Amino acid sequence: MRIAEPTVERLVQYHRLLEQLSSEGRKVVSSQEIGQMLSLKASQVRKDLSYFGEIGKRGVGYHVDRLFEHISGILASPKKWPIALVGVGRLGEALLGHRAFRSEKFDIQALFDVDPEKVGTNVMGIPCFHMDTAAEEIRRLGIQVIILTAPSSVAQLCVDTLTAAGGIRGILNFSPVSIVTPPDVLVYSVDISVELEKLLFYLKGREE
Amino acid sequence: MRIAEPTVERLVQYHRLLEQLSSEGRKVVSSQEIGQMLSLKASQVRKDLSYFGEIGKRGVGYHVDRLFEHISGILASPKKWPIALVGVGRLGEALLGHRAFRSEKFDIQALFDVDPEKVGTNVMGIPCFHMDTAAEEIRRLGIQVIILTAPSSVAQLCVDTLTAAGGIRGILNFSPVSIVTPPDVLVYSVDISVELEKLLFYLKGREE
DNA sequence: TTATGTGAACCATTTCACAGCC
DNA sequence: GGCTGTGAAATGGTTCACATAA
Repeated sequence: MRIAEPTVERLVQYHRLLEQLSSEGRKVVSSQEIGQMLSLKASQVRKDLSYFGEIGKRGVGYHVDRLFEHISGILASPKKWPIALVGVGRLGEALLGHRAFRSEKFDIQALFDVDPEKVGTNVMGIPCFHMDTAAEEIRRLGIQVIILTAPSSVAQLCVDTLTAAGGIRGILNFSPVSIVTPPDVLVYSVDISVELEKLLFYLKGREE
Repeated sequence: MRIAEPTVERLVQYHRLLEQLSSEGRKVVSSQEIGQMLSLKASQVRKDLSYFGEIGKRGVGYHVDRLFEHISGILASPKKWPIALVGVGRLGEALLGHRAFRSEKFDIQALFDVDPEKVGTNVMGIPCFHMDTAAEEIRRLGIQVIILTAPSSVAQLCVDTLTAAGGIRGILNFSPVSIVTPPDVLVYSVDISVELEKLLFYLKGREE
């Protein structure tokens, strides 16, 4: 069964929350409590969790550690994905150092940039190569996923170069532009300023 | 009329695209072309744009500069929102330096952190204060919006302190945790790692 | 003839309401 | 009695299809 995107997103949230609850020694939690902590309806939580079999106990709730392991299994990766990050600017470096980007599911093996100050050095322990050599490095390392933090002006150019190398399966795009890829490349985007635009738009509406 | 969130998100995209098209000297564009460039259906583009009156010309398309100004008006802010950024780590600094965070719509007037290396200095020209003095600074400067880039572990604590100061209308949360606020505070979140999780989840599904 | 604007149909997601089990 | 699991209903958003205007 195809799992809807909003559901996957919430599964990640449940996973994080359960990790925290578990570390606090919590044993059991109800859909209502989860909902309160994540600002979701209890029925939403139950429906999400029910897609993967009956994991809760009626009249009791969900066993924290058991549910955590269960969701771990759903979100688990069959392998460690080989990733490259393209564009080692402030944002790229911030991501490299971010706790959320340390994971068992992937391994950032290469960085690409055009800045001579960075090419040839290691950043956070990862070697930085010149964009001109990206295609061969991608093939050599078997890179399958790209984190794109290059400036908007060159984002599409980078994507064209990288996908032409072959083997790229997915791109996580941080540039505030929409990029075009071959249909077999999955793209997800994080637009760091569009949420601020939305916030201000709806705040304006509240001011009257 | 209430405008749906996905529509506001796309309006921001149209706005960016039109700015670019205008700078390239483009005069007219059709819903079909806009759709192609942003990976949207033409009908979606037309519906979005029609919410705000008839702005296109039947048989012709949309006049680029006119549509750009039109959307500018829709997204316009009645004032420059006074903002503070909380948590001057790598991510916070990356945002401060990001082009997308320079805008007519707001003004980042204060930074808050607990690091003695940062408190009392200016970062990107903005003064950094200690979190302990946040409440008084927020009241003094009339801060209404918070960009939260503090570590997850203290995110909720920060939110409680900040909202208690009064006057806070909205929070843009970059911590990968869900935060709880009084109902009059609007919260939007940018989760920099959840999109990567989704990407890997669906890539796994494609591998078979 | 071409491309917009829009009601209606469609599809996806959320919420309800209650049966089922602990 | 309490809380999950789940069809059914409601809601929200997208796409279609065509009337309408340049």
